[in-house]
This record gives sequence, C-alpha cells and structure tokens, in this order.
Amino acid sequence: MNRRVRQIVESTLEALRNEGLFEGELPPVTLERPKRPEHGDAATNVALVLAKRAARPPREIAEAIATRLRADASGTIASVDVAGPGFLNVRLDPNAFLGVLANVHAEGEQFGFAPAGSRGRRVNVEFVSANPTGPLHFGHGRGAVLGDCIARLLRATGWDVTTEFYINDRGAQVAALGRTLHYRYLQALGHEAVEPEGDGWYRGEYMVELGQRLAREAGDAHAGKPAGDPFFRDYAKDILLDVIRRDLAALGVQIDVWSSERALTETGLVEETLSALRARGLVAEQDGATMLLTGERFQDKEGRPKNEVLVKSDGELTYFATDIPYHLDKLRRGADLLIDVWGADHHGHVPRLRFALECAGADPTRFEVVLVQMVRAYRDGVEVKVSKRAGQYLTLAEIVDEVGPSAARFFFVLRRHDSQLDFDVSLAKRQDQENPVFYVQYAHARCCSIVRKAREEHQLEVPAYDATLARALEHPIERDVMLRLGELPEVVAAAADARDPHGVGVYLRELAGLLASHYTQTKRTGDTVLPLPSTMASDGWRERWPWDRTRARLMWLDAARQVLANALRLLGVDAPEKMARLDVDETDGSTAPAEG
RNA sequence: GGCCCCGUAGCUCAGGGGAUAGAGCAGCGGUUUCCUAAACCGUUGGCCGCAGGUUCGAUUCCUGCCGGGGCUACCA
Repeated sequence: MNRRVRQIVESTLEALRNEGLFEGELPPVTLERPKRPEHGDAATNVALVLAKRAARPPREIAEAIATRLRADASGTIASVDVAGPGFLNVRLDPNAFLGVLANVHAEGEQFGFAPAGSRGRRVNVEFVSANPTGPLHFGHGRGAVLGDCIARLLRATGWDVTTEFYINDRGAQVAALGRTLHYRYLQALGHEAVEPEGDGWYRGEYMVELGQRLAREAGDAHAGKPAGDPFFRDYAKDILLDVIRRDLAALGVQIDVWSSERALTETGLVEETLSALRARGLVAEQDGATMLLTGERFQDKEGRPKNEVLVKSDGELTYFATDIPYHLDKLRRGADLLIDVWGADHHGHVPRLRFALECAGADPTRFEVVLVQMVRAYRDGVEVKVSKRAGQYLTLAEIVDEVGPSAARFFFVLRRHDSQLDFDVSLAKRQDQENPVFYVQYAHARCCSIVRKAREEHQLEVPAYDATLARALEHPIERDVMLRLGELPEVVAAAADARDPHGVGVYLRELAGLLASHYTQTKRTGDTVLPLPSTMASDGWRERWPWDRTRARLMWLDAARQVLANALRLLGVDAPEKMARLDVDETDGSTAPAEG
C-alpha cells in the first residue's frame, strides 16, 4: 500500500521535474507512518529534501506536490496536508487500506515475501562454524538463530540462499581434542593416564563419557596408540559433530553445506592461494614463519606494523591461511555474496580477511561479516555463571530443552545483533503476557480460535475478500491493524537489508499488541467478533446481531492471522493454532524475578 | 595503548537526519471480570551519558571525553 503511494509521489515528482521545479535525479521517497494520528496514514519529507536543490521554501514545494497528489485519480489518496516545516501528510482512501486484506487473502503464505521462483542473486550465509570439540554452548545459539533467520530473510526477499557450516577439523583445537580422548579413554580402561598439560585439553564431562564409550566399543584395541594418533581426533570429532548437528536441528536451524577445513587443505587450494600471493610479492619469511605482508595496514599492541602469519614456524597453517582459500572457494562455487556471522570477539579479523581476499584477487565488497554480540543467561534475575576452566558451560541443548526452540529463537532475536543480550530464561518459560513469545503466539492462536469457533458454532466460514463487506470494519484498531499488515513487505525488506531479523520481532509484538487491545476492548464493550454467551441468552438476538460486521471481522482477523504466521515463520517460531491450556502445576518454585 | 559494541522514562528496551522522542513493566486514577488466561482506558514520569562540530534541522551523522561490556596469539 505504501508502495502505491510511493509510486504516485514519484510520478508526481517526475512531472514537477519536467516542469523545471528542480533538476537531476529524483530524491528517494521515504514514507513513514506518522507517530501522531492527526498526521495522517503516511508522511513524507521529500519537499524538505528537495528544498535546497529547488532553491524554494520547502512548504512551497510541498504545496506544489500536494496539489498534484490531490488530483490523483487512482482512488488511493483521500487527502493531503502540508504540515510543519513542509511534511506531506497523506490520508488514505478507505479502499486503499481495505485492499490490504485482499492482498493478504490472495497471496496467503507468500504475502510479504518475494514471488516464489524468482531467481535472484546467490548468497552464501555461513554461521556457527564452531570447533567440533564439544556440544554447542548457549552463546552459539544466538549466532545460529541469527544466521538461520538471515538466510530466511534473504530467501524471502528473492535471494538464492545456501547456508553453510565450516568445520574446523584441522589444527590445534582438534589435536587437543584427540589428546583429551586419549587421556579419558585410558582412564576409562583403568590404565594409568597423565593429564594433558595446561589448557591444551577439554575438561568437560562429555569427554569422560566419550572415553568410556570408546572403551566400551573397542576395549583396549587402541590403548597402544600415541595420544597424537589421528584415530582419537577423528573418533571424537565425528561424534561431536553429530552432537552439533543435533543441537542445531533441535533449534530448527537448517544447514545446507557442511564444509571441512581438512578436506579443503587436501584439494591443494591452500597451496595454490599461497603461491598466488607469493607470486605477487605479498608473502615473506619472517622469524621462521610465512607471513602475509600487510604494509602499514595493521598494527600490534604497541602500534608497530604487523604482518599476518600464514604458516607458523612449526610448519602448521594458521586458520587465517585456510580462511582465505575457503572464502575464495565459496565464491568459486557460485556465490555472488558471502555473509559470515561471527562472534564479536573476532571483529579484529574482519579487515584482515577482507584485505587478504583482496590480495588474492577477490572482490572485497562481496564479503560481509555480521558480528553478533555476546549473550548472558539469567535465571530468576541472577546470571547463570559458567566455569570455562572446569569445562562446565551452559549448553545450547539445555536451554532449547528448557524453554523450547520457539522461545529460544524469539529471545535470541529480540535485540539487535550488535547489542549485547541478556537472555531471561525464567521469562522465556512463562505462560503469560509478560513473555513476548507467548504474547505473539497467543495472538495467533486467538485469531485461529475465533475463526474456528465461528465455523463450529455459527457455521461461518472466513468470507472471501469483499470491498463492500470490508466497509463494516469501523473500529479504529481495525484500521490500525490493516495499516500494519500492509507494512510487512517493508519490514521484511528492511530486516533483510540490515541482515538483522530483530525488526520482525518488534513488528510482531506491535501487531500482537493491537490485536490484544482489540480483543479485550471489544470484549469489554460487548461488540465482539462473535456473539458472547450473554448476548445469545436473550431472545431474538440472532435478528439483532450485526452479522455483516462479524463476517467483515472474520475476514480481517484471518488476514491478521496470516500475517502473524508469515512473520513468525520468518523467525522460525511456531505459530500454534491453540495454546496448550496450562493447568496449575507450577511446583518448580520459580517466582517472579525481583528486579534490582 | 589500539580496536569493536552499548549508554533513550524507576526497570527492560524500540526508534538511527525531520513535526510535541515511543512501547511493555512498575506507579497513580478509573472501568471491567462472558469469543481461551488480569485485561482495558486514562495518567505521572525524559538536559535521548557529557561537550564540541556538520546541517535549514541532530536523540540519530562526525570528533573528543565519561561510564559499562568485549577483543587485542606463530588458538580457532
């Protein structure tokens, strides 16, 4: 609907340009929903933007535009006001926003999304990419959900999306994993075993279990092998990768491609890339290591120019050395754009990798990184502390199990990705309006419930869109809701563009809020969608009941239901048709968190 | 030291060049307890961390400072 208004404004501007009011390109027409209702249904500041170029007062330009908009014959615009410093406040013709219902009904599950089958540009979204050295921890969940939602958003806006997980199955971390398994395996066999030195091993309980499992499966068949034997590394890695797969699946995260770093090194692509860099004179030996020369681009702590290590003095490749060919490989496989979701603790590597890709001949603008800030978990108002040293951490699986995948996903997406997030586990479990997931899901379930009740108790189906019928929608909230429904495409586009689903969550809460207000308000005043029991208790109520309004509202409510479902699907959150009726079984002693 | 993120109502957070800065919770005042849940309506409450700058216009962009968090490996 805003699209139609925008088109009308744009063609108006074009006409005014032809008349010589201003020159050059059309300014971008931004339409916003005014905060104050008296400012109409849509407002634009184009006149203010144009004022300088046209060398005329903004209000004068606004008047010129307004005059033409008022003459528009498409039946979209009801009135136009010039206000304040030169805003154009547009009031829509009722037909225009009632038409939203027609669009929603026509497009159904596709409403808000790019047309199916549109072949867009190809994007590779890589996320999580945790070391296969243990179950995913709580913090990984945020990156996982963010990456998955970015993928969904891009798909919804016409991109051809591949999601990818890069397995760091080579190098120091998996070597430490192998040593750990060796140690725990010997322990499980009852052999004398020496604890690996320092922090070079994984202290988590899961490794004890893994050692016992190996001992159970193979007896002492592997007891003679040295700690560094690849067997231990691979055995542990394979099992833990399966655990990670399960953790992600439980969260509803879809990974299309699992990419092995080890396999990459075996293709020769790493050597190829190194030689290419060497051929360009960008590589040098320094202190026994092979370095990428970065000129003055990067500095160390003391501010001295710093080169980047590619091959360590012990002959091992750094992750940086394999990251370069890995990203080149993703581009070679046909991606027009690479998006990596990284923890914010890696932010220092973004310019380095981009620089290296550029050195290797790739287009650095095709490489984007979304940095996700850290998450803290709170239970009953106190932070859930973890001990990294003891190998104890809050696992993702634990949280998903506790609050369910829908709540986990919604909570991870509640804040912008570049803000730190406090995840209130107690709140995520609550079954009341305080809990934003419950609130939004309940709005959807309530729509379903009313539609269901209409069918079952009143033999009323949701009517097909009908402009005449739609005119029975007179409640002010109904109008607000229709305006908001029409905004879904813009909300989706903006979220996709920002690589951040957070705006969809905000939108959902606002829409759910409007629907809740409508429900409770009408219930209070008695003009509900369906007749209340008290109404039906009186004689002759059927003749007095405004059935057209009921049918109109069913049409309206069903559109709202559809939009809620579509937006929830974008976040991977369930849109239940019924809320499980909770009986009073709250015996876990959880009390409302006292903030303080 | 350098770099990144954040600072908006008592609390949790939206808004990211435009009009009188919003929501939820908490507080206060009312109404209601019947389409699935204690909700609804109204209302109080803000130097948008501070100071400069850019701009016709800054909460929004830039710089500096203050406060909070994080990163700063020949680990990933």
